Amino acid sequence: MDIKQYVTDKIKNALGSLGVAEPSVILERPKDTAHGDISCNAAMMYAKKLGRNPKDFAEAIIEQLALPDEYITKAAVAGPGFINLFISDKYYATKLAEINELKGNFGRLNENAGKSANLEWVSANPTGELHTGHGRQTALGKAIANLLEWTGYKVTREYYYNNAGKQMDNLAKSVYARYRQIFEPEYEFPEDGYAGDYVKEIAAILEKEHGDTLIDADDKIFREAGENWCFKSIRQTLHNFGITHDIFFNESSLYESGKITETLEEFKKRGLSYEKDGAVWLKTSELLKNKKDAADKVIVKATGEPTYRLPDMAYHIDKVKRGYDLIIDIFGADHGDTYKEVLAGMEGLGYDTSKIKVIIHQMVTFVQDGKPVKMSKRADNVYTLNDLIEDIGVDVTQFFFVMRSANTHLEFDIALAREQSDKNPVFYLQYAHARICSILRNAAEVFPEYTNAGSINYSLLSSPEAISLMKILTVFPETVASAAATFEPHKIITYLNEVAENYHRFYHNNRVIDADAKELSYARLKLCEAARIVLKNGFDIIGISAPERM
RNA sequence: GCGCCCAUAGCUCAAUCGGAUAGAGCGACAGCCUUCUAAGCUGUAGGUUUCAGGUUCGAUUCCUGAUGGGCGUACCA
Repeated sequence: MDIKQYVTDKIKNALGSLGVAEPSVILERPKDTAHGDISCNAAMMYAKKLGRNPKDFAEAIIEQLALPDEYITKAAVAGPGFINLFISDKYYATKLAEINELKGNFGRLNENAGKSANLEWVSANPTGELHTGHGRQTALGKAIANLLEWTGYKVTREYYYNNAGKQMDNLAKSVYARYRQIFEPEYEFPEDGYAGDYVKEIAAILEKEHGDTLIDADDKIFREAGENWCFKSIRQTLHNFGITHDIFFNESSLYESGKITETLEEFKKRGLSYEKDGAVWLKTSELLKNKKDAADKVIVKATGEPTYRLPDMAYHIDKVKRGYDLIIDIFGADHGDTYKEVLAGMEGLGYDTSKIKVIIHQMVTFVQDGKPVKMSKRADNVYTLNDLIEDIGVDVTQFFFVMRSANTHLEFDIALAREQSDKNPVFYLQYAHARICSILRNAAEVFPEYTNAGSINYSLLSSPEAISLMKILTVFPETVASAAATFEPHKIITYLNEVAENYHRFYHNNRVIDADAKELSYARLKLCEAARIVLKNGFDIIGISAPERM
């Protein structure tokens, strides 16, 4: 039973019989409960076309609805012509039973069942550890992948990396220099080398295993040692974060399979590229939709090496060819312009880019006591993502990065995140869950036969707090749908806050376990269970844990 | 200069496809624990939604312009 569908159909019929051809009906949840459970603006939308007064027209629509019926108790016209509908408690009781039956599946949708999605994110090259700058997209991707799965997508989590090219030579040189410095402290470190302390760790491992026998060794061993160490570190951090990628896509495989040259040849054939100053240029000034100030871009340098754009295009062509129904990339705002060139290039080659969705998140500032802080435990001034997790915990890290809309700049209040108290918004939600678990444990002792209870008298849930909680719980699937439609997991958090708030209020005003009122206790316990289910399912999407005790 | 993102309470942010009296948390102030977790609850104060126009039954939301901020504007990725 889907109440929105039910109401939509009813109003459509009413409009039809009042002379509106093919009406479209938009329903909303009013912010103010005095305005009912569902409101509709159809009267205002169509009154003008029909030359009628919106309020009168609304009355006419209501008359056609033939109320009350099983699910709608009454309707009223309000304001400039809103039709406000009041839903029966019976509907909510049915819904409550449904939540308790579906449990971990309540809120899972099938709107994208049978479809596949590919989400690519993190994608740092193996030249260092993940640092806090990677945190936002790491956390966002984790939540968005979950969100997509909840709407029915089969999700492939992908990581794109490059272990070839100049940056790896640089890493090799850096590791070598640190290794050499163990024996000759005055040996010069390359100016553009990787200054992080982790390079010293890698060098120390090599020294431990090989002593000084590598002084004249080839770059290769240093490169491999560096890459292996970095990748291990990245994977470890992701593992600590609770993230598992299905595919690690290596950029160099695009060279080996000939896809880079293929793409390049195709540009030449279509006259979309030309040579100048020894380099190959792509006519991005023509391909980009916004031609203002757009310049052509180099895709193959004079040295013969492609710039990142060419493999990026080959990579996305590969993803398109793999046949996903949805392809998502997550980038920080510092990469905000480049994807347009990549998409424009692909379109120039005739590929359909409509399935590619690029999520750009704005940058993060770490703030303490109202001032921006450089977070670092070490001399090299790098605060790794792992340091952050160890400092404030995975749940808090995940929550703070996801709790705000991605397209606004994020201030990460590190002092607040460290706070193990009521000030911390994560705990507010988790506390509600723990509180319910505690009650359920107590209930098992007071009412040992509760779990086998037969029918529950839901009509006993008549207090304002209980009804309000029931109503908010039933909206969870809609919230999942709306958060997924815009790829905005923070909407789940906003919603869960409302759930927790309603639960705490219910708890405060309604004693759940009362040995002298078994029937009422059972009904309230069912409500508690439903609230726990919704909180838990929401936590699953955001990617935080649901503690049973705090 | 140009492009993208942003501007809402003292602070950090929400606000359903353009909806009704713009909401939370923190901070401030005042209350509530011999009863299921006080990491909780209740109340008070706090707003010309940066500014100026436009579109319409209705604008925080859409359009134009201004101001202020972030990011980018490489033969780096």
